[in-house]
This record gives sequence, C-alpha cells and structure tokens, in this order.
Amino acid sequence: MAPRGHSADDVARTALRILDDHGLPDLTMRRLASALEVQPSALYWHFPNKQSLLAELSDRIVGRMASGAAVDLVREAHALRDALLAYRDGAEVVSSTLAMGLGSSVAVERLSSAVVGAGFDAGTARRVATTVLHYVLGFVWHEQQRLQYDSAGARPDLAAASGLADAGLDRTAAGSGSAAADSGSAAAGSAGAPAGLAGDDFAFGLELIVAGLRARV
Amino acid sequence: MAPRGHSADDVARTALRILDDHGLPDLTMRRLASALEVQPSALYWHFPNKQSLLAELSDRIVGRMASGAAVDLVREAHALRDALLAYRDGAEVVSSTLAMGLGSSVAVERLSSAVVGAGFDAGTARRVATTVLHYVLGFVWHEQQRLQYDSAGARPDLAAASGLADAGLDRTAAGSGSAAADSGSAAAGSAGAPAGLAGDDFAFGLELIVAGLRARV
DNA sequence: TGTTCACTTGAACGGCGTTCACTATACTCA
DNA sequence: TGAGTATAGTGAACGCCGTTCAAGTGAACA
Repeated sequence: MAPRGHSADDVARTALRILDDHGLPDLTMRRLASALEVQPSALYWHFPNKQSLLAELSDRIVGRMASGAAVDLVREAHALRDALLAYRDGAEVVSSTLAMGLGSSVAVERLSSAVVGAGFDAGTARRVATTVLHYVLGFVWHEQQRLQYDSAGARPDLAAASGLADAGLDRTAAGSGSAAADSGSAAAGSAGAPAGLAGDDFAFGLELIVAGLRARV
Repeated sequence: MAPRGHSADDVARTALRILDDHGLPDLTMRRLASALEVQPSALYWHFPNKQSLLAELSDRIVGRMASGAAVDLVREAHALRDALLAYRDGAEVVSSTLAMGLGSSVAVERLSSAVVGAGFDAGTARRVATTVLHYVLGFVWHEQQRLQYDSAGARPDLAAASGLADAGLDRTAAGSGSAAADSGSAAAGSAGAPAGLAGDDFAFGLELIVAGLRARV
C-alpha cells in the first residue's frame, strides 16, 4: 500500500535504464515518472531540473572509467570511449552536459594525470587532456549515431566506402607504458554487437594526438 | 522585390540573425515565424522540419571557411574555428547537425584535401580530417559556452540590460591570428582561464595533432 | 500527542514542433 | 481573356514537453 518513497539514486538508475533502452530523445520527465509509477512533479523533489539529472547521468557514465590510478593516456582514452559506448547516446549526454559547464571533471582529471605521469607539466597536461576529451566525445558521438542508424534502418552497408582500404596503417607502439588496450566495447543491457572498424579509426586519431605529445620532448 | 512571399533564403537568413542575436535556445519556429511576420506553419513550406533548417544554417556557417583551395591544415582548422565563432552557438549548431548525419561535408573535405596536399593518402587524410574536426567542434563549443557565461555573468543586472544594451554582445568575427591578449595572470593552474587565452589553448591542441601527423612520414 | 520531515499528488501554465484543409496571389500559356 | 498551376500563407488544432505550486500523506520523533 505504501508508495515506498524513491531516492535520487532510484531516479537516476531508472533514467539510465530508459536512456539505454530507448535513447535520449525518449528520456522525458513524464516517461521517467511513469516508469517510476509517480507523477512527473515528484521528480523535482530529487532533482531541481532535467539538466541536473542529465549531469548526474553523465557523471555515472563517465564514472565507469575510474578504477585505479591513471597511468597510460592511451589506455585512459580507450576507457573513456568504452564508458561512453556502454550506454546508448552516452557520448551525447556527456558532451552536452560538459558543454553546459555541468558534470564532474573526472574524465579530464584522469586524462590529465596520465599526462602528468608521463613527465609533463600541469598546464600542458590540462591542454592535452581537453584535446583528447574533445576528440573522444566527438568521435564516439558520431559513432553512436551511426550505430543507431544502422540498427534502426536495417540498412545494408552504405558507406564504409571511402577510407576502408587503408593503406599501410600500422599500429605503432605507444611510448610511455604499454600499448595494447584493444577495445572490446561490451555494452551492458541491450543487445547489439558493435565492434570493429570504428575502433581502428578511433585508435588512429588517438595515436595522432599521442604522437604529437611524444614529439614534444 | 515585393514583400509578399518569402524565399527559403529569407527564412534561413532570418534564422541566422535570431541565432546570432538571441542564441540557439531562442531559435524556435514560432519566434522565427513572428520575425518574418508569418504564421509558424508557413515555415514548413520552405523546410520540411526544424532539423533541416538547422542543417541549412550549419552549411552556411561552415561555408564561411570556403574560399580558395585548401592548402594548409592548420590554416583550415583556424578558418573553421573562425567560422564557428562568427555566429553565436555556431559550434553547437554544426556539431549536432553533424552528429545527426545531416549537413554538408565541406569542412571534412577542406581539411582532408589539405592533408592530401601534404602528400598523404586519402584514407589517412579522411581520418586526420575527422580527428581535427571533432577537436575543433568540441573546443569551440566549449569556448562559446564560456563566452556566453562570461558575458551574462559579468553583468550582474541583466534585467536592466535587456533593453537596448542587448547589442553589447561582442561580435569578434576575425581572430585567426589571435595569439594576443596576454593578461599576465597565471592561469596554468586550476582556476578558470581568461577568455583571451582560448586562442592559445586552441593552437596548442591543433599543433599536437599536426605534430602527430608530421611524425608520420 | 503533535510536529516535522521526506515524498508525492493533481492540476495547471506556457511553450514547443508539426499537421492539415483551405485560401490568396502571381505567372504561364492557349 | 481566362483556365491552370506553382508559390506562399492562414488559422486552428494535436500531442507533446519542462516546470510550478498548493495541498496531501504517512512514518519518525519529541
């Protein structure tokens, strides 16, 4: 009988589930409320507005990349990508939250401290970190849009045309620390087997930035 | 030149003006219609929906970077940044249009052909171009958010400023070589950086990518 | 017992993008 | 001249959206 009372954590978790199951456009306050079997206005006890809810989701998504201490920049960047890929529209949520100046700075901090760990000063590390961050967010956002388009449209492969025949793309080893870090991108929840060639393109751009950093010593 | 009957060009130009004067959140179909002294439904004769209008705006914004043939990657990237900065919320418009798979690919093409001009193969060029593109879009989006925040926060009484003082928004169209504006404060730490340093930070990240490309030969 | 706190209800408010049947002007061409 | 056809717009809706607010409910606590 008792409506049992939800917590802010409940709300965030349910929101994350809706996000992953139906995407960002379907994540409305009304839909979230009805998933919690509650009136929409009840949500505003837990979060002052939708933006701050989204900021919380962003923090949770990015929080997946945090485990030990950050050591390798390449590894951290891959971890960020995997974290974003773990939820549908993850990159868009994090990207726009960040663009609005909300959300935690866990991502920048981890990327930055990896650069510091490689022997660079704090100012350089900050700028390298934001460069990598912008690259990763933009790339994965684009990547996720393509994933949805492909899965919804049931399209046969249309593009993949232009750069697929990569000439002489070699996986050169990273400098500080181990290379490796192949991205498996195992999504939680919804089915879907993304993989593959986007990972190569991602690694390429990342390696470009890292090579630029390496050339800086 | 009868005022009776607008063209799609009129609509796009007026939309661009609203965007620049009041920002993306205020660019609604209703507001646009009333600026054209027309019913909202009339807009749907010119554009099938808002998204395609936005795509058109995106093309016009990015179109500012197109003049001669693309030669230098760094120069093209700066031109892209300048084009985005030329309109309020320009980066957000272009970024989300691109993320939805709409809009022209002028930006990628120019960046890409600059890389090809430097002697790289098409596949490499494509990937370098998207890396730079994602970086520039993310950076400028963040930059513009800060600009708006500063301009709104610097003036505590925005209610009084809402009248004629509205035109006070700085329209810095140029800024290609904007390395200047050294305010002398040590911003290398954690606190917020003065706006003038954004150009330096931008050049840093860009140089990082270009150095990585240079290291590839 | 009575008050406070955590949480929710129910009903609105104003705004949004979009649709649709219908209308009015203007140019073309027989 | 007059029919036909693009072109551009009207006016009224539809169904959503985020958000606000006074009021209510039940459990915990003093």
